[in-house]
Amino acid sequence: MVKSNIQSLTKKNSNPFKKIVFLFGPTSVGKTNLLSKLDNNKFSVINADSIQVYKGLDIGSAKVSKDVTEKIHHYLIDILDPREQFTVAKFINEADKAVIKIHQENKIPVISGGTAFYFKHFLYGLSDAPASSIEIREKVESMINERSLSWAYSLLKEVDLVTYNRINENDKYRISRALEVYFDSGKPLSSFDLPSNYRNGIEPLIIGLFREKDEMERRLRLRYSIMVEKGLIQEIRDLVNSGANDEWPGMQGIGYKEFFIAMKSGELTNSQIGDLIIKNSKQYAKRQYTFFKSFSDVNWIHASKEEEIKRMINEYFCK
RNA sequence: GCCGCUUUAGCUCAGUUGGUAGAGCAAAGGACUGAAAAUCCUUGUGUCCCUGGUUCAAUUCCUGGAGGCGGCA
Repeated sequence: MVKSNIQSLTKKNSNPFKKIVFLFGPTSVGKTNLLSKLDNNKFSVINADSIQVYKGLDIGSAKVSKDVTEKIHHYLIDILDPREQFTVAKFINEADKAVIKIHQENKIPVISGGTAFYFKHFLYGLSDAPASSIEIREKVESMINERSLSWAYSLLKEVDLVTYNRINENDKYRISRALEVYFDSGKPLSSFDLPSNYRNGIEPLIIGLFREKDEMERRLRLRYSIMVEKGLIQEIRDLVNSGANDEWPGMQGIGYKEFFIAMKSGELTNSQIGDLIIKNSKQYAKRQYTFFKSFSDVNWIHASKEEEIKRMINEYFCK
């Protein structure tokens, strides 16, 4: 009865179960340590990190280690070659499949990561706007390069005033996407409404992990030196030898792109690269928090309160 | 010891022909409609090294001093 009700609410990728744990936290806040302590008979993890999905990006992305994934099953790790583009849409699709599978095993999925964009759209779903199309995007981009960004921005004003007003004139990324949608569908992006309720009747437990800034910096510093010990430089070398360049989607990750910057400019010492990585990570963490703070229903909790977090998750399981 | 250059925001440095100053980066805050570890927006921050002098007015010109860099000895 309950099951059919929920199914009638869903459009696609029906998800007959409501319980999903969302564990959000920036890199180095201490998620992995927590996950390793979850009961494998009750939970499985779905990775919500846009870089850890890539094969071969292990050290720089601070990917969960083999001994943790052996303790508790992780979905959406190592599913894509770093030269391929992962997207939110793929994330939702793959995560939905994993959620169904985990629920069938009578477990609860724990969606864990730092990509707030993925969390948001997993919770609410995407609009009906056309999917991103690399061909059209490239067409739009070459138009912008030929004419100018301000030309594209005023074109947007003509075809989609609502989006024009929402987007800044310098935001090439979003201007491109808005025009891409218009060229693809003939309709303005703003005509596609974003859903405002959770998909599939999800009743989530949303946990936001945080730590103080100076503590985060300390952890990031330590983490970088551990990465170097583990062979980060060799990992980069292997990637470059296999043809990696800064155009590869996986290479935009912090901990990778800095090495390409260093190669281009020359003259950056490893410790300067480390400082850059730490700085970029801090700024990224700030952006992650800002985004996640706009979510409703978040239970914010200091990452050091392990017992409390475990209790929350276990109570949710039993509820 | 002598000569030259230099000292301005947390950092690197502009600048004011005399009317108490501004860029980049950092920092803080924010946004987020299929690339999101991406992309973008907003906001300060000052004994202008110290000391006297000239002047209505000195961060700016002059004297003396201190620190830094370079050259000559």
